[in-house]
Amino acid sequence: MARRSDHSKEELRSMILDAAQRNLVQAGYAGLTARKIASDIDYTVGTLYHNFQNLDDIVLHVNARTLDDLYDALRAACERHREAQQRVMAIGRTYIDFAFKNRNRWSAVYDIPVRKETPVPDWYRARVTRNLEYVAIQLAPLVPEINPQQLRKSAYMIWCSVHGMCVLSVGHKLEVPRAELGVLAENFIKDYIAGLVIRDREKTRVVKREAYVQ
Amino acid sequence: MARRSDHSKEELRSMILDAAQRNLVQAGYAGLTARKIASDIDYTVGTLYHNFQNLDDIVLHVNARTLDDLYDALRAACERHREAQQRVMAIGRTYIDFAFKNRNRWSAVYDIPVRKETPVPDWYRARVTRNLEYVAIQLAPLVPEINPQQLRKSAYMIWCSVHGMCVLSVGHKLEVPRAELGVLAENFIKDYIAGLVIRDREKTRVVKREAYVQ
DNA sequence: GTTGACTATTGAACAGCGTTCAAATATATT
DNA sequence: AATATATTTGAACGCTGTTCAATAGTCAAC
Repeated sequence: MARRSDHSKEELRSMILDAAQRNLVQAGYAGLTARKIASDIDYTVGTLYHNFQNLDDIVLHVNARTLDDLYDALRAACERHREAQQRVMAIGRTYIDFAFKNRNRWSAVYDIPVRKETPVPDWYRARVTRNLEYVAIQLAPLVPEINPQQLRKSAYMIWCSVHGMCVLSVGHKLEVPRAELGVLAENFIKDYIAGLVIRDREKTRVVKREAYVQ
Repeated sequence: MARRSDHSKEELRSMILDAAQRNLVQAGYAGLTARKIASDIDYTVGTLYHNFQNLDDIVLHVNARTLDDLYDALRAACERHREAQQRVMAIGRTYIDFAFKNRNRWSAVYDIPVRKETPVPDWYRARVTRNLEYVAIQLAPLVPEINPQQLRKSAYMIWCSVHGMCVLSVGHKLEVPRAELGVLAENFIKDYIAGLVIRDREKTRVVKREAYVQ
């Protein structure tokens, strides 16, 4: 059976990832099995373990793709708007749409366990960070007086909030009608930004007053 | 071996739940096994299945307890403050503390799969709802002109946001130093409420203007 | 062309899992 | 004491991720 040169190492790796992704989409993280992936590409389980550390390592690589796709979706959505607030709102809506359209793939990003003994590789961490950074970039023009640290924190909160909505809804833990989720997120972002802007304006006044005193 | 009258049906059920909770605390949802629970109470697996539908049914009952404990914690925290905003902020901080102090138990509430063919029982759904309702009750005085529907939505967003922070942090998906999480949540709640209050005040003005016209 | 080194691939084996259910045992009733 | 009923057992089933000796295809050297 051994067909040593049918596929290069790289071909084989991406065949495995493709099959894993298909199975993930179909059966979810819990339903994904090594034997199914292997039989999908007409190899046996052993081959998987010669190309990846274990099953979760395979899922991690699929998750990296998912995070890339999410990033692309967020970018595309933002570029359809000119105003900063509309852009941040689009991020919220797009994240929700992405999570629901790609339930199982999206869930796998959060279902995969993170163990301390197996630290998250840098190439993966970079993809996570990139998404959050993108929110911060879009948020920045709305709060011009904010410092970078506070900006990051605000972007983080928006991310957490929209993510929280998705986790609870996709997982059927605290359901809200799917159709309402989008406007809910948009209104939330509007209100939160309104609150942020107040603090930001106060800062402006303080800065101006200080300048005046001097 | 059979010891039919050693324990009543009710005793046995709570022994199983106690053992399940101990194992859950120790090993987490993924590490919980029927055989461990059984051997912990000196019974065999079969007995578990005569008292509960399956392993997830056991976890569901443990989760109900967890939700009760969370509710108690939120209440206790709120009662330590007089101002409404301080109370809502306390809810945020307390939720985070609870999630971190009871990682595995708290995670299990969200790790357990919800299947359409096995709908969530009413006694469980009631506990979920009660927590969210409590947030709404504490939030209400801050936005007096809001309608009940909007109030629920705002409470829902606060819940989602704080939950999102916990999910991402406890699961090591988007980590922020544990010590910062509390103030982060508090500042977030402050800002979001500030934004909500703006909308609420606008409503007041509109209402007053209408009254003036008439 | 044959040999030998190398390496990709196999698939049986292992220890574990949730779940089932006939058999065994203990209690209650007649 | 005999029968009926309820509780408990534990082996069995089919599944899981993972390992690793054995197999088999490839290639370089002679």
